[in-house]
Amino acid sequence: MPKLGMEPIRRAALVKATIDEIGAAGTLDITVSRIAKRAGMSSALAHHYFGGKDQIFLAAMRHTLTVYGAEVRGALAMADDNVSRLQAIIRAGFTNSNFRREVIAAWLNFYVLAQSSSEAQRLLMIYQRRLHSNLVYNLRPLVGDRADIVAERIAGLIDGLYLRHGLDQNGDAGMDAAEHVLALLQAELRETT
Amino acid sequence: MPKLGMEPIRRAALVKATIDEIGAAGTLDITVSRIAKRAGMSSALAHHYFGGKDQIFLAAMRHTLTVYGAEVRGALAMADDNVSRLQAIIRAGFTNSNFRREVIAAWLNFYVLAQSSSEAQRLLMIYQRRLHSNLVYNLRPLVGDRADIVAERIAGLIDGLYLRHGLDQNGDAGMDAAEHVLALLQAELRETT
DNA sequence: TTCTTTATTGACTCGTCAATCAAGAAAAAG
DNA sequence: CTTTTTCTTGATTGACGAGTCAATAAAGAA
Repeated sequence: MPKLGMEPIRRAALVKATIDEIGAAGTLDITVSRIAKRAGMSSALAHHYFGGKDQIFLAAMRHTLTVYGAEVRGALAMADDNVSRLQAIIRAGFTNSNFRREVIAAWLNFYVLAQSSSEAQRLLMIYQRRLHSNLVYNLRPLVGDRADIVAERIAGLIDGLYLRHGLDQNGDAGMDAAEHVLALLQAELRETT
Repeated sequence: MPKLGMEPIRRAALVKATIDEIGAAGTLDITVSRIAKRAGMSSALAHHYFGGKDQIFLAAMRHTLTVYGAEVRGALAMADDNVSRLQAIIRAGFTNSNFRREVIAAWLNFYVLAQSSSEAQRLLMIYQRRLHSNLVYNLRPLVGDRADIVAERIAGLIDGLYLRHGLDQNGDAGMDAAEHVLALLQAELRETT
């Protein structure tokens, strides 16, 4: 049965299964066996391709970040002024692909993991810095010196709403949350006018 | 050596040790033995008094909530108008006792736990509802119908900054974070004037 | 065909940890 | 001075899970 070039397929399946499993369990305390079973293979194969549990988690995290990054870049490309770029950045965090229960659960757990794994912390910092500089860059022309403060405030609210809605069993809270942050943005812009 | 009335002392020591251990490890993935050792007793004794690991966690969580609740009530008692009550509520979340690394780590992990333990979820809901209703109650006279939205926004920002500063190794970020939320409050009040 | 590379797994090892238990030690009660 | 109650732990059990390994199987290369 072994066809060649299975590696990328297996890796992708494992990454997806990892996020789903974290979402289903709501914790990082899941076994390699369960991940592997969900991805349709033996646990030995998971070890074979990733080397260990930690590296499976980190790969899942990198994937989540990559998807998110791509979504932001795509949305930015379609906006032509600062305000719509800001709106695009905010909305990107709440797209269907990013605001699913499993993904939120994964994010939450990655925040926790970042407290004990320096690699996880590194990745999270990359996300935070990217978000912050994207916001500041587009806020500067609109709110001047307050850009930094406002960016911090918006980023904080995004993370906070993420955290809170991770618990909601409510399905369509994504829109609400996004609108919430957009409203804050508008208020901040008004404040400087 | 056994003196009488050890139970409350042992329980308190275990609760404190649990929070410290979570803070030190940055994860809920800690052993009963380590908690017990930190509290100066054998793991068997921890089981004797609490029955099981889960219940130790929940007790630690209840304690954290209790301390926080007391702090809010105390601060509220000393404020006599809506604005200073709101400021007191906000500041309470960032006191030295609540904004210590270990406590933040504990909160974060409790959020994670709430995804799989319904008792943890229940406790977290109590905290969220209490915060929300405290905010709304004092905001209503100041911002009218917007009270609900503003409360959500402030609560979201509090949680978000908490989350973000859980990672900072920066020690004195507590003040910064509190000032941040207070500034948002001022902006919201101005918005309605 | 024979050899090598890639894919794959079941079985096994080794460690860890939650939970239990029987037994000891000290205070208080009788 | 016994007995009972409260407190305490070392040792043990039983389960579970990460990681390893030897063995199998297919596909291509020689």
